[in-house]
Amino acid sequence: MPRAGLTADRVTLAGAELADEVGLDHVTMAAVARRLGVKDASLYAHVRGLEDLRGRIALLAADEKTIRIAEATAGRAGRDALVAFANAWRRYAHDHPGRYTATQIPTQIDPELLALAPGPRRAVELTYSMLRAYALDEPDLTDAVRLMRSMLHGFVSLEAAGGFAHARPAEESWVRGLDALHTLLEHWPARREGDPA
Amino acid sequence: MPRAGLTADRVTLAGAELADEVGLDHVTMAAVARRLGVKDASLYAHVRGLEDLRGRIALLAADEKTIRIAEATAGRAGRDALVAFANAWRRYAHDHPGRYTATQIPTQIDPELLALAPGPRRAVELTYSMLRAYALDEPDLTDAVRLMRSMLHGFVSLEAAGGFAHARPAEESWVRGLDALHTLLEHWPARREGDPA
DNA sequence: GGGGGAGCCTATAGATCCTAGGAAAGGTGG
DNA sequence: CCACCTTTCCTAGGATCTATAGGCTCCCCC
Repeated sequence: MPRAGLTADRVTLAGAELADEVGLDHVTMAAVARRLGVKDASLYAHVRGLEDLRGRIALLAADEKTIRIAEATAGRAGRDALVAFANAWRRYAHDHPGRYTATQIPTQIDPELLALAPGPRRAVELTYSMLRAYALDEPDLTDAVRLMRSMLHGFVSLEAAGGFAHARPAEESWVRGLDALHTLLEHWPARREGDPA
Repeated sequence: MPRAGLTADRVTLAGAELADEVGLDHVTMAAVARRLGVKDASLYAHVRGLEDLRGRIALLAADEKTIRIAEATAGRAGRDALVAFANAWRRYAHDHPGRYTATQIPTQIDPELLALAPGPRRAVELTYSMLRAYALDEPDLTDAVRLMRSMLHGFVSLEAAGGFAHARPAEESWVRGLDALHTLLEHWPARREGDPA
């Protein structure tokens, strides 16, 4: 009997594809095994279990998303870079909804696996280096990075959940939101009295 | 044998409590039944199934969150109202993590049930009426509402997923983020050429 | 070509979702 | 006060899923 050529990466990829097609929480060991033409017990040789698989999908998604953002922002600066960054983020979420939702799992990903994945760390670096163009000093820079990530993730997440239904097209609010974000970063407010240092 | 006194609302509440304790995706029909001292088959008389239960938990959470926000913002205006609104949102997410994640499900909630729940509609009204203090005209007002919701949800969501680990306390970034949001709303940028109407 | 390890299998146990049909509790009308 | 009927909850059971244990066979490497 010919071997299916399984691998942790191939199992993860099959799970990711399935997640995009039917939603992350319909990704099951049995379904992934069916898609690979294999019995479900065979998967456990490559992946610790369902939790582990979901964590691996999340890391795959983080890596892919980071790569897209890096490509989109390469050679750009300032406002152009910001828009390219944000659009790449949103487009990834649209293209891979299942993978994207995997990145939201508050689950404790296998730390050893996480240490190997370049995506998350690289994403932080990209964000910081892009925002450095706005001449913010710490700790404002960190706060701005977090604000931007919150806004992008929040928008994409609400959009996917149907939070912007039956009204002005989400696309237009997105464009205007990026305007607003850019303006905000250029005029980041000084600390008010009573604010944390 | 004494009756347990089940009801769709009681089942939903038990599910919500369980979600806060063990996480939304460990909320199972069997677990809810155990908590209520009942066999799992009994639940199906009150709730259509697991999907339906999750939708009901989401609506419960939306209602509760809206009530908290309404109470927090009552009698306040401008910056005070904004901060109270945001803090009530975040505090609800902290107090009820399982319920809060239920609100994120892109799931199609039973439309008939959704029509009865006052929470989601009321939340939109509250947000609009609060932001009206910033003198924005449509469509900017809608865009601002969406930006604010994105930022609040995104921050809370990333925070819960451990996205702000090992660095500046999330609390401080939150306070500064609200400063920034307030400033942004007061100086909402005009449309640039090429922006959507 | 002959180990030996890896890859995939069968078999099995336990948990879950959900349906079908039955028994009993509690209100209602005579 | 009793019979009825609706509602509530139960037992029984099928289908699907996660996960483990152990066996067979393919394929690489010496």
